[in-house]
Amino acid sequence: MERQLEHIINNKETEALAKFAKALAHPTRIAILKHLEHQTCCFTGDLVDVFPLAQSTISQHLKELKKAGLIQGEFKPPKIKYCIHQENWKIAKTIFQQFFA
Amino acid sequence: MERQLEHIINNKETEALAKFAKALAHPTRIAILKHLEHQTCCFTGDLVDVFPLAQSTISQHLKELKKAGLIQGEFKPPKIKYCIHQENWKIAKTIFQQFFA
DNA sequence: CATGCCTATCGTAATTTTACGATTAGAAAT
DNA sequence: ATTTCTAATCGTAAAATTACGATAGGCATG
Repeated sequence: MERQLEHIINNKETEALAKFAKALAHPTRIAILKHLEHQTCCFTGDLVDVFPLAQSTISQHLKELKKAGLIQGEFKPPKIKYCIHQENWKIAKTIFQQFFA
Repeated sequence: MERQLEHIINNKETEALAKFAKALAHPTRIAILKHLEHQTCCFTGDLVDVFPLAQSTISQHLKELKKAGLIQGEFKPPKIKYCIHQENWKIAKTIFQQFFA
């Protein structure tokens, strides 16, 4: 039973799915991702202009998305250009597809 | 800009996606859903036997899944039979598909 | 009608999340 | 070297999440 448990809870796919889902579990973060999908890429400042949130809050959400691997940032002084992390995005897509299959 | 914001954040699809994602944002809840997918249906007690968590904790996770609409419970005295809420499940699947498209 | 079974709910504690303003840090330009 | 601009980080407060044990409630069975 312990083994079965291991199998059910601690498998990598479940962990990965939970991780991605957690990143998507806030409307602002979804909106940021949608925005990135439309714009291809954008800067933190752009988001601060669009969303009614403090700069530090936006930055925190970006950090979460980065932690989950869904976005990546490139330093273009003096700004930072954020884009969807295409590779991980595909992985996430596949994992969700598989889950809902 | 307020209007655009409205459009970006407060649209129903974004809210729905965040709601479903939040329900999936914990490994235990994903494991419960996988278990339900395999078993078609099951009772709370079954889950308590499988997972190393207190009965009250399982109950709480079931409540979250119910709140998100992903499962439904049917009273079969003295037990409660839980199943995937097929209709909402399809909706969730579609919304995720659409998002990752 | 009392008993037993199953599960929800309550009360609670520890941790995490979300939001803000203020500060810091890095790089370019003056 | 100082100023300027952008964005991360810090410190903090409020709210939400997660977990537990204990309790309560609904419904059959004896």
